[in-house]
Amino acid sequence: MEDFIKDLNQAQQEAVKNINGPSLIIAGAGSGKTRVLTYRIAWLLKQGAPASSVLALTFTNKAAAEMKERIAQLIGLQPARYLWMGTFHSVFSRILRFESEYTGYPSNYTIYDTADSKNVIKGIIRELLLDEQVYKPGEVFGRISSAKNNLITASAYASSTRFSEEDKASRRPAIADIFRMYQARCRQAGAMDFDDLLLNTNILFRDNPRVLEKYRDAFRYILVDEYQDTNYAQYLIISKLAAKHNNISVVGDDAQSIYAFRGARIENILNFRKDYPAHKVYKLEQNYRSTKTIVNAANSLIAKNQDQISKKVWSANENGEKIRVIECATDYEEGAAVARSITARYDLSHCGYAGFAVLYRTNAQSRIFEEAMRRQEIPYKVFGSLSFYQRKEIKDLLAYFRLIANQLDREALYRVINYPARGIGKTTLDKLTACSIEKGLAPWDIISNIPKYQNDLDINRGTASKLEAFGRLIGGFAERAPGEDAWQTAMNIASASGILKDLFNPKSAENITKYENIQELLNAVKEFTSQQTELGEDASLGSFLQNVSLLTDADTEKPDERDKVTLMTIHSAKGLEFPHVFVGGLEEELFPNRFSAASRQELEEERRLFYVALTRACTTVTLSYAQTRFRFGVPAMCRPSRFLMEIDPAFLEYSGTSSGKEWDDGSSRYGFNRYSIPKKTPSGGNGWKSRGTGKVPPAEKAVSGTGPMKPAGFVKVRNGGNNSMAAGDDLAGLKTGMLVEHERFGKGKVINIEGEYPNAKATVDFSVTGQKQLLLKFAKLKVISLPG
DNA sequence: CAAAAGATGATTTTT
DNA sequence: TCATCTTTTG
Repeated sequence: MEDFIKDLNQAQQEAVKNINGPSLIIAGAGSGKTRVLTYRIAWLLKQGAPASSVLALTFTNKAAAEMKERIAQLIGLQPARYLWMGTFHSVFSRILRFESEYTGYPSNYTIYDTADSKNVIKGIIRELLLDEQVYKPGEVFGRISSAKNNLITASAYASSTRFSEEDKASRRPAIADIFRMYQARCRQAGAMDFDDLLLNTNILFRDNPRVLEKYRDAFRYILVDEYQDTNYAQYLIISKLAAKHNNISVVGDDAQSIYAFRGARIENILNFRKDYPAHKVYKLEQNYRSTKTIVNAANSLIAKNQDQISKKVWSANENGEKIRVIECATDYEEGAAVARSITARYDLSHCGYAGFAVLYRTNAQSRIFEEAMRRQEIPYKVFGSLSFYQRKEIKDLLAYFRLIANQLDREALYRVINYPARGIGKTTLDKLTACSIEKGLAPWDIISNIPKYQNDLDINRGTASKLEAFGRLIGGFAERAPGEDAWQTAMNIASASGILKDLFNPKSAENITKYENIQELLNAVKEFTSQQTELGEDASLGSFLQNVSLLTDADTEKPDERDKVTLMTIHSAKGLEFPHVFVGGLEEELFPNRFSAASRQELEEERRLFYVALTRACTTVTLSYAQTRFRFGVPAMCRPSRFLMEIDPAFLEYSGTSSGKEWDDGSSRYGFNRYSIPKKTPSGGNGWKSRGTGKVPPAEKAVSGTGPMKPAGFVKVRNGGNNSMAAGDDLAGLKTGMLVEHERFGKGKVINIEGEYPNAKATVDFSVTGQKQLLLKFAKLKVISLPG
């Protein structure tokens, strides 16, 4: 126990043990970075530093949680609990709540997510009667966001020549006004967006020297993970806090900086040595993760970048296989080839499917891989699809929670005021909005005092009483909430609002999933409540919200019971490792992406991204590219990525495409068709519409490719589902007694069939919704099992 | 006021 | 292609 430090190599030990003064820890890929961070914190505590004097900042909640757990293992749970450890946003949101008397925001302020922010901006754009084509909410938000990340407030923005020039050039001179109004609206709603959390922390420290002094004293030791990904706002917070004790240690790898596009400044890490002249540098260069081949190949690639800190990452592992490069005729075949390679390797290696990852540059590429996996019956999971917290039903219930915690939260109010439907329609809401703008009041102020404003609103008695009823519902919960725990309030609102009732009525299969999701959220509330109660900490709904609004899907992800191949973007693969890594779509325009090849800096970021992809692998890397790829439904020619030529060819092994025919003749015919109809069908054409997905049912195979047909029957199973279930989608052979699944109605049993395929009509008894008659031609049915 | 049809526009993403 | 948002329609 005492010599846990012996687990570390020489360089790691030095980085851990030097606790005084600034230190820059350059941690090459796979060099045990997290390990050094956790040991360093453990070491600090062993040396007698109180846990509460340590501030450790990470980029994701997941990283923070993992680190906390590992520290607890080293030195025990109790001290670990009192560490100031978390993401920038979570740590400083806490401080902002605590110091609310200095911020001008209430301590129960809401955190607006990106969707909320865009919605507010959209409202302002409409209100100002601006053209939404010119002022796209997303773009406007992007500009405001990057201004705030550079600590430029709305008024600074308005008076800056640079920004007004830029906005004039893009014919959007009103952005400064939108910015100002946006900030005012957020403030009125008692809400901060993610960027505000950092901006307001800076303002708090700038305007209140005594507050800054307090935290400077408190945080005697500061550690920052992923320092290469800090933005200016984060950089400045850290410098201010570290200015007194100067015990700041930052960990990162400039070669893995891949977030410049959202404001990260790689120069933060490059300039650390200038910022802290008394610094020490520690380089962790031994890679424990990958084979020599992979490490050296990655080195040869990254050598093409100008901006970097020199280091020599090396591996003592075995040489390993060369990196395979697969050329394919089409994107479709690329998917198939990757899936085949996975199967081939699966039988040889003993790491299971979970040992494989397929990485790509853009989410759009996932579909083609998903399809190939499904077709070849390889279990898989896709990351980065709709996250739990972005699901409609979850956002709805959370909006109720938010509204109870903070009635001024306008976005939450508008979200749920008519969900479940209570007869408060668009007209009423428009009137409410207009009135609130005219009077300068928050919508809630009006709702909570309807008799006073009924005339101004110009609404009838019925509508007025509906609004009043809603106001009483929320108001009542808000009053009671402080005396209850989160679980009580959450359960009561879920049922009193009518959400549970609305979803429990099983109108469709979708509702069942939604109901289950709501249950899952409620379970999370319950778990939170009992945990907090046990620890003797705040178990209110407000407290739950503060925790949950900074969470993302990555943090919620439950360990998947089944052994599956991982499909994800390279960005989301950062920090992970897999024995076998496949990187798809190595084509010019796609990777490097055509939007990112304009400047040298951008191109270098793309190259770092590729570096990250390569260094995720422990044992093998397989790269692939297609000569033709469907883009927005149109086939486009592709050239191999320049990055392929940038890797020292000594580490590569090319293998051409296979014909793609031996694995599924039906599909290759389909593939042929897909790529041979680029000519526009003249009007009144045959109406053949490729769904671009799924197998062609055998019934169609017999027919000539030009006939008037619709590929019927294929249900998209996102998220892997149960892949082994893809028994067949052969509706031509559908018989009485078979079990089928419908996208909306769920599972059911065929009880009768009339007519001949493809015009057959089936009567299906769905377990949830009862009997339905369906035309096989149109119903998207999937056959689950044969009779028996 | 809800469902259906049309229009649009589309890197990467954490908080 | 496909998801999302807006407009149209019952």
